[in-house]
Amino acid sequence: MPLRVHDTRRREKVDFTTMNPGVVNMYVCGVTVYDLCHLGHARCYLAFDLIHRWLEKSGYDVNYVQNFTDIDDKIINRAIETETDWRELVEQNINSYYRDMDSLNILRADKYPRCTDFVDEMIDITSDLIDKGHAYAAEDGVYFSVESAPEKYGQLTGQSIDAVRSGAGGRVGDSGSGKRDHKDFALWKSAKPGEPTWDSPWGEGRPGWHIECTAMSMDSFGAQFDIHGGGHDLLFPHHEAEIFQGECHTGCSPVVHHWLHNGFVNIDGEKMSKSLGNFWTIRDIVEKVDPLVLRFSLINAHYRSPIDMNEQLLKDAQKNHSRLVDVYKAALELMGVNCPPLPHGDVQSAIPLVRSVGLLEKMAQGFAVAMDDDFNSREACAKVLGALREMSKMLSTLEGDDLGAYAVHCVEWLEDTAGSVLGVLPTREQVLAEPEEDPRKAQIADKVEELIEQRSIARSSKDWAKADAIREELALMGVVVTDTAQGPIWDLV
RNA sequence: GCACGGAUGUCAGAGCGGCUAUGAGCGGGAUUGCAGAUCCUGAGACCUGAGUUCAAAUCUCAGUCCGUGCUCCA
Repeated sequence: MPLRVHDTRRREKVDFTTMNPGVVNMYVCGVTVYDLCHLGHARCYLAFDLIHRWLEKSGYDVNYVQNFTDIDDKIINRAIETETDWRELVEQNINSYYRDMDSLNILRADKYPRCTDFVDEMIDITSDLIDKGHAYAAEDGVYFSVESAPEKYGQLTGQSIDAVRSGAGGRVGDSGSGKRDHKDFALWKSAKPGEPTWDSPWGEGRPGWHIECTAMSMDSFGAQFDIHGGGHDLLFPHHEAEIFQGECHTGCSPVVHHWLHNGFVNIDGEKMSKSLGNFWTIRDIVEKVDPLVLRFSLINAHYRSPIDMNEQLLKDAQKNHSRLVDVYKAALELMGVNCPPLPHGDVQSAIPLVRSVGLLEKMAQGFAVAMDDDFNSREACAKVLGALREMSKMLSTLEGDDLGAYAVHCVEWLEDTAGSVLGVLPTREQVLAEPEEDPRKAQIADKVEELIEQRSIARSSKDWAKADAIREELALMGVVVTDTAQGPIWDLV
């Protein structure tokens, strides 16, 4: 089953191919580091983390490059507002980025180039584009002339240049910029007073936004590469601009073989935006829920679909994730040593163990098929959840060596799917570690133990009214009691 | 206006020509004094209209509604 991916430019699922056999060069647009990362960033880098992981699982050697945009209007403005040196602001936010993404179990890219390290390259490309007649210097900077390569227009958005021409109107003059045409975009911006600047053939200034990705992807991969990713919103104009710049500069086309774009995050049905006040940072959420639960909730939709984040979604994810961890934990605790190997699986078998092993194999195949189908993590999650039910049932019915061997199989199965691919499994150590005692628990432990003892006495004499009354009393203290085969256990709500 | 993407049970969300996921919620059952957890099981859906086909949620056409982009944005 070959890997198929949805390519934005071709607008359909295509067989995934690479320029060099076995190697994938992947560039994903990174963040502009002027603030903390929000849920939208999480979704984006999570999507490409899954893609990264699955490509590696499929045997590719992945070179994953993700940039930081470390100079930009927003950074300059924020630095002024907060009276911080812009370099310091950048460092802070890059550190936050790593911390947030690490918490979500997002594997690091191989390289994180920063655009300020590539100003010379951007100047070279810009000069070359001027020489080739694709760009021109104006009063306030250098612009790319979109009309110089009209055949490249609209490859990602499907807009025809004629449609845009006819609808253009007289907006150009109003903007006050030196653009000759409103479709043109800046390659170099002349310095304004007080801004960080670099020297260039066109005077002091700084690079335009779009050119940085061209410079950095070229630096890592050359004129063409396999995957370019980013948020849906970058389609236009950012990625369109990259096609213009890159292809006009190098003469190679297409610059990108597979364009992958992730969908957006809505909050309670509305677009997440600062003006609506429904802006969730990763840090905010991770304070309330386990980061792996957040991760689970976000991969529980296809990466291209919009996702609506809300309490219910997190609650569902919480529940499913607990099931996953519970089964994993049970399997870890039941793992046998030196057990005889499991029989070969056969879904038709009348022997439960044989049948179950067969079912798990089938679900593992289904998992792979799902991931091969444009990284369908939702479907892949469904396979894992299906497997959990099967495992849970078998782990409570098998005995002896069968149980030990089956538990080992479950552990491996889960680590191979939910673990290394989906990245939602905690480590073995985390799962088996005794939970850290909440200091509040210690304070009330004696009182609680005493009440539970009374309740046990009441229960053994079938005084249900009294038993329930004690449970009520405990509930008022914020304590929940659960009766298990090993006796009652308690915890804070 | 132009472009792109959607419309699937109560909700979330896969499938994209024949076999109707998955989860939450709800109904029944097992276990339990009850609750919780777990397992078994049930009900319940493919926006509208037309067409293609032996067969359509799945393909084609038309329509309706929704989202997003066309300005910085993951």
